[in-house]
Amino acid sequence: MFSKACEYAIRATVHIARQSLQDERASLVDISKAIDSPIAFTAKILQQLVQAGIITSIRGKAGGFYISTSEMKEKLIAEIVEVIDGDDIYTECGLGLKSCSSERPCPAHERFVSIRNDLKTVLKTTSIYSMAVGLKEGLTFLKR
Amino acid sequence: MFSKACEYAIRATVHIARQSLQDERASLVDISKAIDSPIAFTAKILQQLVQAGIITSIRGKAGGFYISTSEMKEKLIAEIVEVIDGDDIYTECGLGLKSCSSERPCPAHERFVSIRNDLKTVLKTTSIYSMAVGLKEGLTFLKR
DNA sequence: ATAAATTAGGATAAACATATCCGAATTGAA
DNA sequence: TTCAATTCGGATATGTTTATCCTAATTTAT
Repeated sequence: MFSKACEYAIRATVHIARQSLQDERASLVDISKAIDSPIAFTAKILQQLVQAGIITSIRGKAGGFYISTSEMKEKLIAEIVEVIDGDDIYTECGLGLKSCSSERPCPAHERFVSIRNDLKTVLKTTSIYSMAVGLKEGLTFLKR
Repeated sequence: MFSKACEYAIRATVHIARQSLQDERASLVDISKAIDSPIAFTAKILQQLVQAGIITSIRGKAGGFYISTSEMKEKLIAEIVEVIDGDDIYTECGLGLKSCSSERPCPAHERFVSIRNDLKTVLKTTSIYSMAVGLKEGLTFLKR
């Protein structure tokens, strides 16, 4: 479904948000441990998220990553996915046709269209905040 | 969503089925033209489908690939997907957790579970035959 | 100032997916 | 029997994703 990079990106962002909810910054090492991801690879992904304005980084000693509560309420999973993987997952034809549409559908079009729309809706209505809350309350998990 | 190989596999199978509906075998060259795919790569994929028993091949002059009408009514998209990509797409956690479940969910679990189930249902209820018919009737397309 | 802890970013490696090439095996027809 | 058309299968090449390594830049605290 998503690339590894995108999976790490979402998990990392949710962890950062969860820490930010209690006014703590998350360092790269923290994040990498919390989500069980390769540290240097995770660093690259965090850079992309920072450049895209989804999270904020602070350099130097006692630095780290954070996201304000208001930001995490505005930002949606879709934005993370689009930065890392693009929007192909809910825009492109399931069978790889370039111009597949209801006017010129692939043989699977009618069946896939509603699934893609549902996925799009989920990604575009689920905020980082909503995921961070469940994590903070111990209802959800980020590794294993 | 699917790998390129899997996209080609589904399109190739539907083309073969469509040809088989009018008792014509499809050669590798035919298929590759009909679905606009790289020929040698397509050959590898067809081999996998033959080994998995989804299509039948006939060697030698006037050889090619086919699938009987009764077979194409039984075989589902899911079987093609499982042979090429495995069933990860509708069984694995969207965020990449190894043991994500309703007992120990990732932060996206509840939202993804219904989408994955819908996808599973579509793949496990759509027969090759149903797709081949639409194609034969000129209602659907396999390239562009 | 200096040292320590941190993010940023370039270079490289390893693994996997995609794609090509070529010869072998098979079959039907001339 | 030979030839042509075809699938089969091994070897190789190319491209992309995933991952690591190392150094630079930044910031805080001593």
